[in-house]
Amino acid sequence: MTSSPGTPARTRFAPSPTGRTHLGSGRTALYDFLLARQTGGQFILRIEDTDRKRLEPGAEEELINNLRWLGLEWDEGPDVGGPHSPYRQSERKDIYLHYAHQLIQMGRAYYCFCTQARLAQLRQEQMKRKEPTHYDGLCRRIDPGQAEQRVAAGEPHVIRFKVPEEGGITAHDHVRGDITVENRNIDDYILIKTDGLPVYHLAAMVDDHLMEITHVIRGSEWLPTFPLHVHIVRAFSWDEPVWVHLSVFLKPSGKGKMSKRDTAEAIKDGFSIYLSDLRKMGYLPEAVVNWSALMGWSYDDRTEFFTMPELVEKFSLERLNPSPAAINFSKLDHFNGLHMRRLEVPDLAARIKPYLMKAGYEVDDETLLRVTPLLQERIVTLDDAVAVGGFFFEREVTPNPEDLVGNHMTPAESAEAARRAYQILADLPEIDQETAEGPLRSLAEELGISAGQLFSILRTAVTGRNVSPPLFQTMAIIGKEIVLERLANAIELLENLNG
RNA sequence: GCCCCCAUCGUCUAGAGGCCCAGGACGUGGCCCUCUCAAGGCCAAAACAGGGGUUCGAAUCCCCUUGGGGGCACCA
Repeated sequence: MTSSPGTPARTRFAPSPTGRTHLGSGRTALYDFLLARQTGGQFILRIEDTDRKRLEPGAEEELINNLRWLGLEWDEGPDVGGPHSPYRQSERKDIYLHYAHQLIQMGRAYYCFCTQARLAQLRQEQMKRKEPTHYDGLCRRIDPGQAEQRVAAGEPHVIRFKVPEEGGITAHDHVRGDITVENRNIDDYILIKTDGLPVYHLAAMVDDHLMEITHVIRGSEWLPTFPLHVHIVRAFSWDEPVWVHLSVFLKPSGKGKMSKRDTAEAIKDGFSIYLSDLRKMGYLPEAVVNWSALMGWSYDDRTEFFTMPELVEKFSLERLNPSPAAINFSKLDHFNGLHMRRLEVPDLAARIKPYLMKAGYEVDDETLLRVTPLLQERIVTLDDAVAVGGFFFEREVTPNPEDLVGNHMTPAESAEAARRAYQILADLPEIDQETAEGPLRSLAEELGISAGQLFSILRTAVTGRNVSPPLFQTMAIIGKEIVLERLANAIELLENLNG
């Protein structure tokens, strides 16, 4: 029933392809992956597509892309196959039917012929009487032989699980402990729909058993139907997996879960709960993994930085936290910075490149390689490279003339300072920190201004903005020719400004 | 309304009866470094929801209240 830390775990991530991949799904898949890798077991991807109405084209593909992006490779799945194929539930219809019929034979399930209209009305009446909304068991009382006849005659029907009328059940959640529920509070849930396809409650239990899943890791939205699932598993006398219900994610305020509107707000602020958005925004998969791993799980009282291999080593089911966690996007920024700074320069450069190109810059690798170290400690997301370092890849730069004026200086004084700096720089064989800084500092002194005043004029002239990476390193990369060109242009702007 | 779950700084969390007048991280404020912006370093403010028990002793165990969350589909 429970496996000791050493035994290989078989875990599964079982999403339904009904929409975009959510952060919460990513975290569940991550934990599945970590546990499997840590124990030398297998991580399985199973597509739960039994709801044909809610299916969204492309969702499965998006899902697969997102999981791969996070670095979560699965050992068995619809695309890679495996010993328990198929891994798409819509292709396993007969299997579920077989087990549903077995349940009927055992007296643990029954055919139900109630129409959806009757069920809706029933629910409404129960609500009005402030009673729990449950199936009233009408078809439970039909003679099984008679029911078989009606089914044979082609009457539309579903199959319902027969929950015992008396007693209760104790289900064990690994995170929360025992959860005991009275049977009368558990509905006779539908197992097989009129279309012959199963509902999650049956399909997941059957597949988890057949696929020899040892740990079911899923969201806590399954807690209410958890006792039902245990009933089903026990009805078949199957071994129970370790049940692990993860906490839900709340919106950043901690009040309620992310609504459509909250999601839109987040995107406006440069955040999102969708994996593909996060990727587009320039977050590193390493950071998303590190960040989401820590929502609902902790290692100790001080360690927070983890790489994937470290997580594989340190992850533990025992340190899962049952309480809901509010999403903290600023912490994602923090982790993104940490992981970014840890990357080798060529690696970071390769990741930045697509963002620069998408912004329309022509990027030559040699320059990029020299620019990247300057960007590395300044950008929060890969996309920031465009705003912070775009000017490295432009021929011309267009500073705001006002910004060229030095602090507490007149345009004329600024122009003169720029002219003097131009002469100094023009006489240098090449411009870099060693050759340029000393002479320019002396110039500032001679002009009776601070180095900061002079540098800010040059910065704006050379980069087109008043905030940039360190001046001399920046000029070294840009090169003498273009630096002088931009400086000349700035001097002209200042002279015109003077009027 | 009914069922279930949860409850430590604004947020993520450490804490499994004395090590805690509660530790770390993000964020915030200040200082240092400094050619701007960052990065980095240092410091600060900031929490055991409330009430009853149990105990020599409770953030830690029990109960109640309150608050929050999830679910109540021929969706997952």
